[in-house]
Amino acid sequence: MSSQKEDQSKDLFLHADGDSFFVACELTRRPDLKGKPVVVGEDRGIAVAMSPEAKKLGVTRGMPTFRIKKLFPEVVILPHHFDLYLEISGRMRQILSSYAREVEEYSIDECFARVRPSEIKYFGGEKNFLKELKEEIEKTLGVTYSLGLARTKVLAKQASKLEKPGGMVALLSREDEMKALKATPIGEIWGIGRRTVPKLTALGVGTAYDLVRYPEGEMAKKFSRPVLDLKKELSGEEIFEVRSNVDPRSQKSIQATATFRPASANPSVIWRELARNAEEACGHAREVRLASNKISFFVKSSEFKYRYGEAKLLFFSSDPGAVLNAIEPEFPKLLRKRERIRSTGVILQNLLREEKAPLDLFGRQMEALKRTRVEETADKIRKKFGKGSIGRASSMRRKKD
DNA sequence: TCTGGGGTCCTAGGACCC
DNA sequence: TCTGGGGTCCTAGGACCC
Repeated sequence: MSSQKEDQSKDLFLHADGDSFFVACELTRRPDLKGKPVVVGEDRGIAVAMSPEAKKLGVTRGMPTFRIKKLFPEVVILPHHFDLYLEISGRMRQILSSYAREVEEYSIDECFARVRPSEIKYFGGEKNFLKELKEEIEKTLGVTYSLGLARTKVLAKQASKLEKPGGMVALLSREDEMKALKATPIGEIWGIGRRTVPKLTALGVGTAYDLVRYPEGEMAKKFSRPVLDLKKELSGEEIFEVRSNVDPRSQKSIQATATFRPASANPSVIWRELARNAEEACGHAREVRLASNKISFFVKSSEFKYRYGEAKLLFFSSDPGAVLNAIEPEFPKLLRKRERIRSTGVILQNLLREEKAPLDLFGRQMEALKRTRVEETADKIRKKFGKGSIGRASSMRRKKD
């Protein structure tokens, strides 16, 4: 066992992570802003992505934009252009698919892939492989990605982080792996969050290396599957698969949430916001032709306390009217006197493809579909004349209070 | 940090059945 | 019922992610 020879026949895992992705995409349209401190998030009121120059100034993720403006007036703050990000992200995966066997769209700015050793050999080794891939992405798209190549998904994910931005890290020898694990604090491992860090620290586990070295049996007594899986992955054991070709219609939930200002304790204001959430979520569901029969919704107080409610539908629907009817009796239970609410949300769960939605005995399904058609008409009107032009009465009733 | 929005997976425990 | 053991399904909620 001592001279573990690296298995030449096994696929490797690649992780690609867009560098300051949203900002980088914006710069493809605004080359004049290159080298300047730029932040995306104008429309959300917080910094969602920062250019390296903005980070250097001290802008952090989540910082309110009003504060950025006050502290760093030289920062350029831009709104989102999601269509642009989606397009660049899609083209990135297309490029990657000519280098890799399977490609997983993990998020808008990250993907995983499986790479054949023969492919790497073809490029003359992992260094060249990564370099060619990186250059093609950069040349074609005008944005940069950090790349990580390793024996497992989690190792690849850690590898891409090591030299970000613009990183190209292959963690292939055991020595390199160990060095990387020792340099990785436990909290920086993908999948170890705020709650788990203190538990591990209490055991004297401070780095990824400590985690790998900790006796498995002891670990299993104190932690459950997610942590144990991570330990294995970091040790080089393949647990997580690359999930390519995931059907977007197999989505489990659709949610729409929004923060409003000022926060309000007025039930009709809060209800109006929920109605908008319901319309948004249902609109999205109709676009992908999914329907739900289980709705959860929440209010979030100005103290950031969440309160959830739940309602069942007797049939599958994507009609905001049906959703709101179901929610209505539960709604008052979430409210507390004088508690001010800053945001609300509606989550459609238990999604089913519209064409598979069962007809119920009383034909309510048909009723729902008919109403869906009414909503579709409304969707078209909105598309044509803008979002505010039509809505349910409940969300149109602005300015009553 | 006066702090946005959209997701997934895992687990414990209860309901129900044989 | 002063009752054993085992299985499945569902739900609430925790934890984590970008």
